[in-house]
Amino acid sequence: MKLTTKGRYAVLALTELALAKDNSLVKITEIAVRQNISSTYLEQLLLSLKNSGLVVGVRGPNGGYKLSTSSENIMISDIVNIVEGRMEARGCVSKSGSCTGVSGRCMTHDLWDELSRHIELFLGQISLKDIIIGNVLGRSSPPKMSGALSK
Amino acid sequence: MKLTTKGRYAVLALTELALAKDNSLVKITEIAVRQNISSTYLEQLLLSLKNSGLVVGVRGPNGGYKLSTSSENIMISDIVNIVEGRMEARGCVSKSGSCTGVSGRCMTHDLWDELSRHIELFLGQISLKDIIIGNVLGRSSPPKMSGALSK
DNA sequence: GTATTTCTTGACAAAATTACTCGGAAAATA
DNA sequence: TATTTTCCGAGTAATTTTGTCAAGAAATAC
Repeated sequence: MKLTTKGRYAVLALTELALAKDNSLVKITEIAVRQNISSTYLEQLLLSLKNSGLVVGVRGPNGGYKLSTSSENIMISDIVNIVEGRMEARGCVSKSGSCTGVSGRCMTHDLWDELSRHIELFLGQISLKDIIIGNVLGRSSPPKMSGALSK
Repeated sequence: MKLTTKGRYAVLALTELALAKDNSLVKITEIAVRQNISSTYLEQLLLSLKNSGLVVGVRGPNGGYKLSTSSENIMISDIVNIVEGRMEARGCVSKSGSCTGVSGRCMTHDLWDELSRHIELFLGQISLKDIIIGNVLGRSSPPKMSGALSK
């Protein structure tokens, strides 16, 4: 999986948008200055978020960006997937059977596959609104034990 | 968080060790050839796994590596943490209050913090044995909803 | 219509990280 | 002693991340 400053910046930026009173327009430079991020770099991120329909860009004087929908409908996984590219925790191509290009089995395939799903599920349950109201802590729950090893 | 080929190779290699009949010694080159990984690269990984006490290395003819304990006692998070360095999903320093070196709040701090914990918890529940017996799929469980947004 | 503000787009470059390679030393066996 | 194998440190190539830069396009205010 991938999680770089790209993803963090993107979430941070959208958090700023989510905080804007009455979903008013926010300029890139405002966010960049306030969060101390390169504004030109942030442009790229907001651009792809716009192209994916998560935010709306308005040009001209007093222009800026705003969320395209309410903050509780935007999930963190949406944001991260867009700017980082779909996350692939595996390392095995899911197509065909051959993993790492190697002959036989790849027993670890399921592991990375499941981890990927796990992360996606986690970030898919948290919305921008959850972040601004601080409803994030304590969500980690141990995975289900499937019998075999429940010591 | 970080998850690169290092972590995947390491888990793969230890899986091979776990499969060895009667925990016999396995040579680096055997694993490298079978899994099509650079053997000199694999050396590094097994070395640090050895220094951390997860495996035992035996030098000389007919030497090789073996697990230092039974496969159900070695968790994936142990392996990954060692070779990748402790995973930090945040992006905020946990110390003090200042995140990203920036003035005020960092509302996303809790998010990455929680994600980190979440992943660690997940990989901490899966052992090498689980992998070789295929007991991995279907472990993803949705995080708990804490009321506020349970739509 | 003109100027201004802001987004839009693409190409390019620096920095950091990852993914290795290499040369040799140490230990164990035969 | 010769061979096999792990051990160890340093160095390098490739890739990815993290930006920068320059120019263009749309919307608004005047």
